[in-house]
Amino acid sequence: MSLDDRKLEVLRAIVEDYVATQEPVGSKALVERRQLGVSPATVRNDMAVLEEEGYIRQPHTSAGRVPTDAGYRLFVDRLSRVKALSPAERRAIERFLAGAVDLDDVVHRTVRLLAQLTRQVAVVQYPSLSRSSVRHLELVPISTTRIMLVMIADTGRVEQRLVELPAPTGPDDVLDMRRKVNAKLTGVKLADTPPLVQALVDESAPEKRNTVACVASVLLETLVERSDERLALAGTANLTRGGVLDFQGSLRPVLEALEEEVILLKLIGEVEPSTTRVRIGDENEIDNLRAASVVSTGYGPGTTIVGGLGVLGPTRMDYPGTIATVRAVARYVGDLLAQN
Amino acid sequence: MSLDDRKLEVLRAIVEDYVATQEPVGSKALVERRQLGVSPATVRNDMAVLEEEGYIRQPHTSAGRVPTDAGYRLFVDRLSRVKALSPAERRAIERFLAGAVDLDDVVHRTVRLLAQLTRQVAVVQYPSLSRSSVRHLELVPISTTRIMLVMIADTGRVEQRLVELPAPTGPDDVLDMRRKVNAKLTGVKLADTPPLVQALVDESAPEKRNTVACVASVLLETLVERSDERLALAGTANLTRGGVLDFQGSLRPVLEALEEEVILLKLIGEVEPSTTRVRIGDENEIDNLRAASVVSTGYGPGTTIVGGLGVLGPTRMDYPGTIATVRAVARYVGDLLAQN
DNA sequence: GACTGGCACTCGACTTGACGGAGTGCCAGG
DNA sequence: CCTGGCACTCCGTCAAGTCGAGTGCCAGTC
Repeated sequence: MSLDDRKLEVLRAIVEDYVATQEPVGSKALVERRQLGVSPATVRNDMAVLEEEGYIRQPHTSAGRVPTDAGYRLFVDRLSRVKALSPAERRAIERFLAGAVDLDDVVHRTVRLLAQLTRQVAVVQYPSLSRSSVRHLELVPISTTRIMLVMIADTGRVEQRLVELPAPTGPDDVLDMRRKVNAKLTGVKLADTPPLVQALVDESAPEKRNTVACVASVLLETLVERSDERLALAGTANLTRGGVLDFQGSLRPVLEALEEEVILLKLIGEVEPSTTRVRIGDENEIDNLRAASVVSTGYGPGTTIVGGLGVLGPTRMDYPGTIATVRAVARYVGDLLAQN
Repeated sequence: MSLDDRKLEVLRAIVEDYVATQEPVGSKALVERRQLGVSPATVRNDMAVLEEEGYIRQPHTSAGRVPTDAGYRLFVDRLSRVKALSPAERRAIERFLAGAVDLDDVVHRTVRLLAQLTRQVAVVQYPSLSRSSVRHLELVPISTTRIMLVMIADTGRVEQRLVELPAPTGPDDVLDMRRKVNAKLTGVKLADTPPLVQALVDESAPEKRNTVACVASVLLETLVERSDERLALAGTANLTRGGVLDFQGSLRPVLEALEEEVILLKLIGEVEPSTTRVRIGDENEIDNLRAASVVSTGYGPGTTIVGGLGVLGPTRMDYPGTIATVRAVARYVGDLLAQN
C-alpha cells in the first residue's frame, strides 16, 4: 500500500510539530493545530499505517508518535520545502564575513556564523590542499643547517615546516634551490607534485643530492601526506540545548566523535559538487553519531569545490532551515574566496 | 579556635574519599576506611567544627559531608603531598611528544596528552608572540600588487598575512625592503618592534614611502595586535565523566566558556614564572566556571616562559595528581622547545 | 578535658498504590 | 472511506509508608 497525499501531510505535520515542541505528537493535538479537514480518528488510522511502514513510532503505548530516522528521511526528500533565508539573515551573513583579513579569519568567522545561525555544532574544513595548486614555495635560511619551508597555495592556505639539512648549505645554494623548485612546481596541483619533486632530486648535482633529497622529503610530507587535516569547530555548547533528551541521554559519544578530526573530515569532506548531503541518525557510519544528523555541503570559488562545511545536531532538527543556512553560508564563503 | 592535626587529617580524608567515590562521606565510613585511631563520634565532632569553619558542608541533613571550595583550597595549600609521576607516565609523556615535527604538532600532541593523562579538558596556549623575538621576516611577491608577509619567531611560531600594495612594485624593491626590514628587526622582541617599524617608514625613500607604510601597518598588526590569540583544546568529552553531577547539573555554561578564546587565554595565560596556579570554583572570575577548577602553569625553554597550559575540570578533582601531571608536561614541553 | 558509646531524630531514597489524563485501537454506523 | 464513541493501556504524578545512613547531643569513662 502506498502513501496517499494526506498521509504524507500527516507525516509532515508530525515531523514539524515534534521538531518544534520536542514532544510526541498525538492525533488530537495534531488536528487542532493544523487544519486538516478530518477527524482525529482518521488521523489515527493514517498514523497506524505510517507506523507500520516504519516512518513513525510510539515511545510507549498511549503516547503520541515520533518520527523515525526513515520518517525524517522521507520528510527531507519529499516533504520539505526549502525555506528562503530572511533578508536579515542574509545581511547578517554578509556583515559577519565581510571583515575577514585572511584565510584563518574567514574560516573562523564562518564556523562561528554557522553555529550561531543554525544553533548547532558547526564544522568547516580548511580549503583542501589536495584540491589546491602551488602558488609559491619559499625557502628561508634559518641557519646553515636549517631552512624553513613555506608553501603558499592558491586557496590562501599557508603551510610551513622546518627542514634539518644533512650538511651546511650557503644562502646561495638555498636561493638556487628555491628558484628551481618554484620553476618546477608553481601552478601545479598539489596532487600532481610527487613525480615532479622526484625529478628535482634526480636532476640535482650529485654533490648536492643529499640536501635536495632531504628538502624534497619534507616537501612531499607537506604537500601530500599531512594535507587535508585542518578544520575548525564551533557551537559545541549548542549540544546541550533541549536537555539531555536528544542524543539518547548522553553527550559523551558525540563529544568524543567531535574530538576526532578524522571523523569530522569524513563527515563533511566527502563532497560531490553542488550537493547538500544530509545524513540522518542511523545513516551515519560512525556509531557514536547514530543519534545525530549531519548536514554538509562543499564550498569553493565559482563551481569548483575546495572544501566542505556543515553542521551536526540531533535528528530532531529543523532540516529545511538548516539546509538553507548551510547552503547560503557555503555560497557566501565561495564568493569570498573567488575574490582572491 | 584553630584546627588541630586530626581535624586536618579528617579534612584530607574527606577530600580524598569524596574525590574517589563521588559520594558524600560520613563519619562511620570514614573511620572504617582509614585507620584514624578514634571513634566515629569523635570524627563527627571534628566535622562539626570543620563545617562551622566553612571547609565542608552537608548537601542535606543526614547526608555525609562534602568539601567546600574553601575546603579544597586548604587541602591544596596545606594537606596535599605532590604525587610523583610513575615511570610509566613519564615514558608515556616522552614517547608521545618525541615524534613532533613542528610547533603545531608539538602543541597538538601536548594538549591531547594532557587531556588523556588528567582525564580533564586540556588547554595549551601557543608560544605567546609578545614574549618571542623575530627570527626572520620574509616578503614573498605574489603579484606586482600583492606580497605575502611571513614572520618566523624564535619560538617556532610562524604568522603570515597578505599585503595589498598601493602601487605596483617590482621584485627588486621587495628584496630591498626585505633586507632592510630584517636588518632592523631580526632578534628584536616583538613587543619592542613598533618604534623600529616606524623608523623604517621614516627612513624610506619618499617615492616608496606609501608602499613601505602599507607593509608596515600590516607588519604591526601581525607583530603586535593579533598576537596572543592562538590556543589548542582537547578532552571536552571528559566533562561528561561523573554524570551530570559535577558542574551542578549543566555542562552548558562550561562549554560556552570553552568556546571563548579570550576566556581561556585569561585562564591559562596569566602566568608568573614557575608557579602552578590552582583556581577552585568560586575563585574563578568567570561566572560560567564557578563550578569548575583550573590548574595552570607556564612553560618555556629553560626558565623563561613563553606560554601557558593547563586543565579544567570539576572542583571534585584529584588535585595532587593533576598538579603533578600539569607540571611534568610543562617541563617536558619546555625541554622540547629548548632543543630548537 | 578529651574521647566514646548510645540513643533519638532527621531526612532523602526508594517502594507501593491510587488516580487522572492523554492517546490509542477498534467497531458500528453514516 | 470517514467518523463518533467506547473501552483500554500506560505514563506521570502524588501521597503515604518504610528503610537506612548519618547526625547531634548527652552522659559516662579514661
